Amino acid sequence: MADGRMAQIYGGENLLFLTDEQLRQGIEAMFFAYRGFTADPDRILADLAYGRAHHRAIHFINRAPGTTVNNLLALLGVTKQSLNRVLRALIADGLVESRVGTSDKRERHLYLTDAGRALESRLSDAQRARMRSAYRDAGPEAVAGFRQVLEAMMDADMRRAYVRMRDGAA
Amino acid sequence: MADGRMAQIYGGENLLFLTDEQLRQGIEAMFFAYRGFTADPDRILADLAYGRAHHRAIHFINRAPGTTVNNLLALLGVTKQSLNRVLRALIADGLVESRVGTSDKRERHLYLTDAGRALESRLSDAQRARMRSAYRDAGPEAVAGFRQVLEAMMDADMRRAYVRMRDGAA
DNA sequence: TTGGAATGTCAACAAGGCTGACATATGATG
DNA sequence: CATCATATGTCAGCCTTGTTGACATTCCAA
Repeated sequence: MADGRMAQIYGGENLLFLTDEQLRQGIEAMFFAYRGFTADPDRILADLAYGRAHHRAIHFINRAPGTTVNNLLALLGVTKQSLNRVLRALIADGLVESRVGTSDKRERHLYLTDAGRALESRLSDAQRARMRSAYRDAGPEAVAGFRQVLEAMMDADMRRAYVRMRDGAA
Repeated sequence: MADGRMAQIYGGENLLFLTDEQLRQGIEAMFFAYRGFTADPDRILADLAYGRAHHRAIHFINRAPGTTVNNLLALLGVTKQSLNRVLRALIADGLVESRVGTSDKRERHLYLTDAGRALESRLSDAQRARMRSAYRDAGPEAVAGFRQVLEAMMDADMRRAYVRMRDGAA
């Protein structure tokens, strides 16, 4: 696809010409925005000798309490060795509790402890404040569009996981 | 900020209630979408023994040919040692050319070689295809909103760099 | 001439990915 | 019951990419 090519999008009354330049701008916006997106939690985590991997685990355990290790692996898209290293630290530090499954005793079900929930709140508050501020600056119609494009950008299996989680939670 | 709190956004005729739950969904959408966003270039890079760091350097050198190392450092937000390792590999492999500055000979100006441009195209084509597809699925109004929210999510200095680059390029 | 800026480079280290191999406990199935 | 598959944990080793600190070089500018 050589530079200069265009794609057209028809939508209602609007007609959008998508030049390569516009697509590049979207790519760069995504890159810079993701930095902002992670910046606040990163600062908090740095003081605690944790990283983004710990944040992600905490986030999804909070999101789906009692989730199994396998389920978490699928969501995070990492190997079990990588996740295990993170979980071991969180369990040792008393932020996560691992309970043997009742129906299937091979499974470990993961829960945040009170301390885990406290850290989750700190991280989540910071990240939501940024998200809320961005939403407010951009306005409600922009928010709907933002969500639509993000969803369309996911791989199919991630979109399925995302939608399931979105609709499953209150 | 406890769970259950709401923020309100007023925009035109619309009124959007931003529950913590909605903000969390936005956070998760961002996480999963970023994975999709990087997935295609990552696959290409894996075959070449390069990583995302190389991609980012190639991207911005292509974007602003003749940029200095310092300028690139500011855009990428990494240390010079980290960038230098990446640049050294790219220069050794003949993808990037480093020219001593004419007015200030301390500066190195960076350019893609023909081979570098070829790889840039491969990576960019893949990433733009994903972006174009997402834009097409979501529609033109969604795209405008997407860009607005992303921009509002950036740190102030990154937003400045982004806008400068966006408006500077054709 | 001297100080500071821009750059490059070396060493060491850490986080967090990966693969491969292996152990254990348990469920499921013939 | 025997066997195979599944879920998990763990060890060892490797890679990329980030970090700090130290130091050399080059060269502009006061």
